[in-house]
Amino acid sequence: MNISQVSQKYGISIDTLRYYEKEGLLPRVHRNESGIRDYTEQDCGWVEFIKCMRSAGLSIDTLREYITLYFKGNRTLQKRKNLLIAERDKLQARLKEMQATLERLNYKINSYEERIVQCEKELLKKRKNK
Amino acid sequence: MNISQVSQKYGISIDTLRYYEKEGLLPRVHRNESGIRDYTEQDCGWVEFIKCMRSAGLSIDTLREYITLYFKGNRTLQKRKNLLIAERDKLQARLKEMQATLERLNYKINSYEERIVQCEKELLKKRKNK
DNA sequence: GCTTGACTTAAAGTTAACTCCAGGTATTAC
DNA sequence: GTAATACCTGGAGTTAACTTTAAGTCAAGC
Repeated sequence: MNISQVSQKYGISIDTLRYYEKEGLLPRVHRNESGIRDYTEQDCGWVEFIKCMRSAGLSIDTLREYITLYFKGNRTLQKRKNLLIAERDKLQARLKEMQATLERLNYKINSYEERIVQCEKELLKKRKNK
Repeated sequence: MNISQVSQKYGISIDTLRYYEKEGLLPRVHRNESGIRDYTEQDCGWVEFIKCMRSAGLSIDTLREYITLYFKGNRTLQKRKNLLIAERDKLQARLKEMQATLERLNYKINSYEERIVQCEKELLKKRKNK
């Protein structure tokens, strides 16, 4: 799979894919003889993982750290687990906050609904009175 | 209430409070005779609203737009409602994505748990064999 | 009356995360 | 064989959202 196919498939721009690789968020992607990226299944797996974690708000730095640990092998299992737990906890906190804000928005939207209806009623009244 | 009290109360830096005001996210905050900010209840209400919405991911631009509409009065009710609906929908989508990622992280953490236990077992085995 | 500390402003600087650009190479289509 | 297209790299530029700085004002304590 070449870079534009991967870009299409995951909805990540070509530039961003190269940027992630340069920054060490992806292990160096497989190349063909002439140096052109040819993403393996595994490469794609990483892309998907990064995309998912980025969209949940994990930073480039955090992901680089995770992947660095990953490539150091089994002796970093505990560290990786701890990193994931820390990020999970942060994510959970963000989610809770956002959930509350979602409800607040819904409440506000309903209030607007009512106020708009009210305004229209008053408009009609005024017209009648003329 | 002066700026540092408001900063304390809402956990927003003094600089950020001034920045929000300059950017038109807050209506111009009340000042005393010598030009020093003296936040009214209402000012605080806006601060709290902005904090909440920012933490849910609404952009500075979007919030400025909302507040601008707000100060144009009743004739912008429908526009404001539409803006809130659009933001609510975006937020809902983000939430769903993040929820899925949270579950993925939990799953991954569990897998690590198991792998770590497994690794320890193998270590013990090796020690026994020596 | 002067020092200290908290406030003021406008403007410049920083950071994270991209995004674009210039100059070059490889493959395919004619 | 040359034109078009898709890729490559290193490095510069951009954007959103702050954050810092410089230069100044003001009230309180000594």
